[in-house]
Amino acid sequence: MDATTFHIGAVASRTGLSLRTVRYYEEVGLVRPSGRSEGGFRLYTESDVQRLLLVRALRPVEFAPEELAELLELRGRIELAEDEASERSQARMRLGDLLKMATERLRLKRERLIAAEVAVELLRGAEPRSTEPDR
Amino acid sequence: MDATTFHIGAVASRTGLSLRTVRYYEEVGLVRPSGRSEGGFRLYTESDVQRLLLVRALRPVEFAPEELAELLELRGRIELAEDEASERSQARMRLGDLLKMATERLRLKRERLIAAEVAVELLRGAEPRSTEPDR
DNA sequence: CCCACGTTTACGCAGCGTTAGCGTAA
DNA sequence: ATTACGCTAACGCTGCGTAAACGTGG
Repeated sequence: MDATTFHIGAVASRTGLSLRTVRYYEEVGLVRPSGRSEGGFRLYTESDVQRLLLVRALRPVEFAPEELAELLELRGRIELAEDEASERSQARMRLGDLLKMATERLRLKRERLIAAEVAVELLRGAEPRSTEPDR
Repeated sequence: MDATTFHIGAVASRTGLSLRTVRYYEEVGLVRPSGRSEGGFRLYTESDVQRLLLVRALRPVEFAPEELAELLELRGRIELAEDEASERSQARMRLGDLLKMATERLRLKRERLIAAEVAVELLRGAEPRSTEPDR
């Protein structure tokens, strides 16, 4: 296996997250570094970094930390051969539900975003003339 | 003029905002009710409601309250005949800057939203098979 | 081997903006 | 039933400060 690890700084610059945010994701149980150095420095594996990138990408979904953590864990579990087939299919179902929820939230967000874009365009366009017809 | 006014409850249900949120917008100086009843109830005019709807629509921009308040005020000022032409054009310029900022923020948000949508699709599609080729 | 240095990291406290919920009173 | 007001908390960060760890040069 590949035991290459990264310090938090390298991870932060690779993911575009701040040090503080990377630590925060650990604090709320989303991404735990696979190890620590003797002195206590966080050591991240490539897989940890991938997980961080996924968390970052999913930010707009605004999952609660536990929900997102569950999603990440399910994702890992389905791929594991240790689990019984029944557990895997159960995990797949739950994951499906979570993804459905995510899709729905993103749809709502997209609607709001469009509304905001329209409003800004409107403000831009209505600059010179008032909403009043004339007087 | 039309002196029809609404209590906060009517305003909330018309705008889809909660009572608490409507009060909050007042607290931070965004939308002040045009009056109060003798007993102290907030009285909103139609124009107040329009302002609330605009604030609501612009939520995704995530302006700081002062910035958004400035935008709203500039918008009003440009339409006022009282101001000098020079002041109006100055207001228009500042408003233009704010709108540009808003557009930029929305663009960024749209990018992130798309990235999230892609990530969710990916998770959905990659359900059965892992990202790892094999091992 | 040891010291001095600068960089990187750890940890904790506090704050932000935007609500949501509670309790009490009018 | 509706409203007023004020307190507290939550979320996802972000910054601050102090202290410790690390790597390099002498």
